[in-house]
Amino acid sequence: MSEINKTYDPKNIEARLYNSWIKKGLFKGKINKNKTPYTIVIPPPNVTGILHVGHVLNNTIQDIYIRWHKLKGFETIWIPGTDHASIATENKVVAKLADQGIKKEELGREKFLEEAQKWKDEHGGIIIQQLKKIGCACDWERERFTMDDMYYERVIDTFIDLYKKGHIYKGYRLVNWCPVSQSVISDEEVLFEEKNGKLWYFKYPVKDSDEFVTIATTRPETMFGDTAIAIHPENEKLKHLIGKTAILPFMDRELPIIADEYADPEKGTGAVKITPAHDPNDYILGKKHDLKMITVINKDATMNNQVPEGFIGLDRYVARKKVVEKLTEMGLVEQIKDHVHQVSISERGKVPIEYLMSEQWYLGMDELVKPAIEIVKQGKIKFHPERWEKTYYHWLDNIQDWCISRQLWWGHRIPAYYCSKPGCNDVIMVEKEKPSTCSNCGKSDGIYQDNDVLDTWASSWLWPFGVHTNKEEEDYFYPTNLLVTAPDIIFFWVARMIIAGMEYKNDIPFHDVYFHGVVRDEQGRKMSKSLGNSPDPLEIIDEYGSDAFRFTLIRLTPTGNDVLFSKEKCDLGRNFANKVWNASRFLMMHREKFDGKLEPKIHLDSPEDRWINSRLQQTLEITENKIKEFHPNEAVKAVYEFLWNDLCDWYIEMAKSRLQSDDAEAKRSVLENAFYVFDIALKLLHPFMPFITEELWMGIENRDVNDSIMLSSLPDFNKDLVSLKDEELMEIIKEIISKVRNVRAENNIAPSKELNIVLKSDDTSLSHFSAIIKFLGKIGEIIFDANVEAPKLASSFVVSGTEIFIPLEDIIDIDAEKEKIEKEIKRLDGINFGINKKLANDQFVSNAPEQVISKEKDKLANNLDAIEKLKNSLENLG
RNA sequence: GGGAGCUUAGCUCAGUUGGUUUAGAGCACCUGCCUUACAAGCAGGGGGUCACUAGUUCGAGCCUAGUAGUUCCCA
Repeated sequence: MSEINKTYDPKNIEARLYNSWIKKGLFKGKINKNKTPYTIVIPPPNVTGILHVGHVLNNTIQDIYIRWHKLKGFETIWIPGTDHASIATENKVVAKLADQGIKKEELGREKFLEEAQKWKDEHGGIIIQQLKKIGCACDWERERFTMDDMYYERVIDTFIDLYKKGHIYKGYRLVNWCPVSQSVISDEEVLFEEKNGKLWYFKYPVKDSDEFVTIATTRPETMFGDTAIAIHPENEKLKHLIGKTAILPFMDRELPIIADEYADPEKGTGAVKITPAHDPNDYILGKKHDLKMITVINKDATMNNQVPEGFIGLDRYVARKKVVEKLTEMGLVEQIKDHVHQVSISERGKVPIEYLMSEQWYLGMDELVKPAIEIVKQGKIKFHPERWEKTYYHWLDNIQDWCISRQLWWGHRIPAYYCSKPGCNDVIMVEKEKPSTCSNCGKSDGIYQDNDVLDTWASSWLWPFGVHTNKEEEDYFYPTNLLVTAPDIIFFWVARMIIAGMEYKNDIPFHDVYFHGVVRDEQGRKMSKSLGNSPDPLEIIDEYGSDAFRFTLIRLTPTGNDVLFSKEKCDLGRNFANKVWNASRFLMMHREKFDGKLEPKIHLDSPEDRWINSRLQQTLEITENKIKEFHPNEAVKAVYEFLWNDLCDWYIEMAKSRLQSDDAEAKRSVLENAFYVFDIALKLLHPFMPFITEELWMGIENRDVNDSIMLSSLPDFNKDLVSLKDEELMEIIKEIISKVRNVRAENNIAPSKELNIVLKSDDTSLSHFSAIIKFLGKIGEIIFDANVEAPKLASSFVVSGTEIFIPLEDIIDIDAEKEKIEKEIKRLDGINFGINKKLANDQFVSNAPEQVISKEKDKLANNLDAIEKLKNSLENLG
């Protein structure tokens, strides 16, 4: 056995095993009417993405659930894929072309899409290869892309269907415009950042008077689009101005001064300028008061020709500076204050967005959301942790119509057609193929398609069923069982998938949604490129192995909470992998030495065998429950504790005493039982650490090369194997051994020096452990005698009513020993004081359940007995 | 401004429907060990006013209210 390494080295193992799984087709799911399907669809990563630690967490959780259910006999399938990430991908391709000095408009739509496709083929989908490194059991033959032909068609069909049902319409409204992406973006893609800015106070003259009305603004350049001024109707200082007219400087435009409660008298000057075409709040006011909407900014964030000469074509920030300069010259600037305010930033372009009036396609949500709300309320879809339901309802209850068009080329092109002939301006034809003739004029040569594509989420919301390419499989695998995701896309994706599922399948898209937290660095900061605090997962895998990485991440991530992670923490997983590796080595070495054949087989002859099997069953139950309750961190903790604390620290250590003996049958039973327990423990661990468990499971029994732990099955919890009696007994034995070790350590007795001990007991269940106690406590002689006279000059302690003495004639420190016993007596007295107080309380005795009372009484009696014995020992010491 | 979390050992976290004593684990720390699977290990040890205040209760880390700090989401 010397050829097995002393330390586990995952390097040469993981890739080999992953390839073997692929070769054996173990990740493939197929229709199997004899089995219950268990389905997960991957939250499709952005095709431009590369793996970060957050992905590892997300996908490891999914892998755990897939592998667990496979071992539990389900027909599992995990369908992978990527989404086309309209804006992100287009930005990358545009940037690449810009490096070559090419503009996308020069290239034209068709050529540009070819470039984009080329880019996707070359650089896209790296993340898919990376997922294989972490062991994901995805059915790779079913890898999907949101722009695959079948999927594309489904997206287009859905648009047409929703349009025909009257849910989709075109509207002219204020939108979030990203000047970098040159496209509208959704509310969810607008981030608010606190910025230090200025608040400028401008004086607008009041018509036919010497008065001025002062307004405060954070965006001077939008003043050219002002169409009113609002004042709170109860603003005592300013309400005399309501109904009058102000004159907009530069433009000489007349601005009605209107009454509206929106103008907070406490804020700014109490009077606000209204720019309906450039501010969402002003837009609402503009609608309410029927104000003119004047657009003064272009789509590239420069000033348009609705502004005075000298400002036209200036960048918005240059224009801002110039407005302030000119107004200062004109004596119309009252003051300038420093001001902290929220700036709306485009998540895509990373610059402040513009609010612009624009015509876009909208999906009406009012009707569609109703079933989506209802189904969650009915508990048909469960969120874990449950609290996310509140967020979900809040969003759906306040939902706005969804702007689904984007001014991009990479994506699903909107299947709407127009006719350029005179008089056909209002004609919209929504068809799968280009109509041959105009529905209005009947001519065919003026027909052209809408230039815009759909929001990416308007394609990926079909993902849970759109990934299927045949009806039979769709029926078998839909609904999916579990969606694993971070809460930041609850609106983008989770809610919309539920809406799409209800509308198109009349069924939920998934039964459970598990929301995990965010991976942060050790200081709790979000991982980001600019901070450089984001470790590369591939480096971690290289250094620690995928198993260790996965284990560490899962073990440390509290349910639904953020995890503070660092590469160094992977020691935890690496050490554990090594522990399991060596436990296996130990068993293999002893099997090799054993004369005869051994097979993994349960043995329940001795109490420690019953104990380890009882513990194994308890672990099976806890792990399964924690998996079902979506606490993978606690599930893996239970497995870890069983393997390390129960199996390695105690069972294997105890087994050594039998393995040293000459009794072949004793050796056989302990080894066979150990192999039996270890086999199941490996299966329990497999979902969390797939590689090492496969390697050991295959090696330990010299299995057929075509076999795999993935094809084995994890037994159900068997209550009959639980023995609380043996667990209690083992606790006593463990405590005796620990106390003996403690005496040795406290008295500085060398490990090599054997001690003798005396147990004042003739309980055979204890004396059965004689050899084990000797072995683990390094005891020379052990005397069991209920009537023994307490030896003088001995260290002593009481475990569960049994007195144990360790004679220490020449080395005992009597004072220290006395002090220790007195401390113990004091401790027990303290506890008894509390118990007596409780028992003397009539309220307690009459209200507490009998069980609790008798427990207290037992405790008291046991403590009194122990105190009695300890006092005797004290006397003995003189 | 509205909502949701979190606050337990130096650090990261467990702690079930309130009732195992004087609240646990891992890491870190201290001491002793290369004991024949494992020094990526073994054994032993120290370390906590459960954020604060009040309340409910015979009994509160757990339930209720408030306060403080902190994180996130929405406007």
